[in-house]
Amino acid sequence: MEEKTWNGKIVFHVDMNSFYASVEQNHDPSLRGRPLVIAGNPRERRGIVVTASYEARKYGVKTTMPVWEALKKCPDLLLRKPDFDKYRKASAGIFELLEEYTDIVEPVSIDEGYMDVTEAFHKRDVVKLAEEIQNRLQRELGLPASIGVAPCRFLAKMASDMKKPLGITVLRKRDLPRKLWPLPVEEMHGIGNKTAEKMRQMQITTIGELAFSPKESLKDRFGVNGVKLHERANGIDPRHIDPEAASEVKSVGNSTTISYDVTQRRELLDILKGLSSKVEERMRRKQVCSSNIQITIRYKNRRTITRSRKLLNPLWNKEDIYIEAAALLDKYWDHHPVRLLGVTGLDVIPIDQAYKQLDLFTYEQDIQREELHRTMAGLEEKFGSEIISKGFPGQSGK
DNA sequence: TCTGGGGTCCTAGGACCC
DNA sequence: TCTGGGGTCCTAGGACCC
Repeated sequence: MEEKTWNGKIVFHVDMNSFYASVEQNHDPSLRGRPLVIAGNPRERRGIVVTASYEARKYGVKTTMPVWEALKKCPDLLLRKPDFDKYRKASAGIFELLEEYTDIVEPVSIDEGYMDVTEAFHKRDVVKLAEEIQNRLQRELGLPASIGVAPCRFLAKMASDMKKPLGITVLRKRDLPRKLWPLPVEEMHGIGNKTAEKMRQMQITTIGELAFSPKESLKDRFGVNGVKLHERANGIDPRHIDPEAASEVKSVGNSTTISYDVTQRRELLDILKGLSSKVEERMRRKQVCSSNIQITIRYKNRRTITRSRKLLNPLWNKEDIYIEAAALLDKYWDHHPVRLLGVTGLDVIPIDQAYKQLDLFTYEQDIQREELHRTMAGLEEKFGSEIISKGFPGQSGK
């Protein structure tokens, strides 16, 4: 590759193929070459396909398909529950390997990430480099990946999607008319069903038509996002690769779809208790706390609401999280049957920062609040749970 | 037999303050 | 006697992604 081809940045997007299924097939050789699906609740009524191996995809099995439907398409389908500890370990191995080549590696999820190889490799053949990385991921970790090579994030992302599995796709600016613009607009990263439908109404059906649409009309219809999409369709994307981006968590949540629809308050509270405890666990692992607790309620008819409350002091233990969550449930649940409940800590901050923010005054409030909690727990024990159904006097700034 | 669970970012309205 | 113009914070929902 001549140097003038790459007069700007060189970005790789590394995207693992059927990641969860590949990891499972590595661990258990009997799964190799077989149609395999990783599913949330295999055999349960509401399980869906999280990842399908390529062997399963041949039968038409796809991500997000209900398990019962996948089994109908492929009766010999093998099912496994997701094992995130396993996947996290595999993921760490991948990013360690990528970081051998440059420090500018940004994980965007457990199985994909960007690399900026401009500085480290601008004088070398970057396609050879991509091949080397792909081969090593396969040989050393047993994990297939597709790699997109481009002058910016967006194009690298689109490129890695163009050939799967085990693809390497170069997408330079001059390739846009041939490789990007003919694609239907819904294949563009950042455009989902809703936006695609609105664009169809504007006679925009391909990425090329988006690229040549007047910027003003896109801005009127889609706001700042319209301008961004227009720029990206033209190969313009100024976002840098930021190795720190992934560590800046903003929320930590847990939710569960119940296999039947729940109408009993006591039962919902029990579920909230379990979710609160999981949120505590995950916040502790990430060493963060939250000053804004949110619950999610999905009703039988799939209508979903979220209710949240900002707190004066950050929380980090399950009892406090539960009390906030329960108060929100009692205040906002309309007594219709519930199929999903969730608890999320929003506005999370690192726990060491929170300690710094706690001055003596709020510390004293904390003590008082703890006493109040104990009192309430005692009352609940004595008189049953209805006593707190009127809502709990929490720690809001009101 | 319909449709999980983890997130991020953006928008918009209301409250409140000056 | 009929009603300003910002600015910020909070909340809820929507769209999207993996």
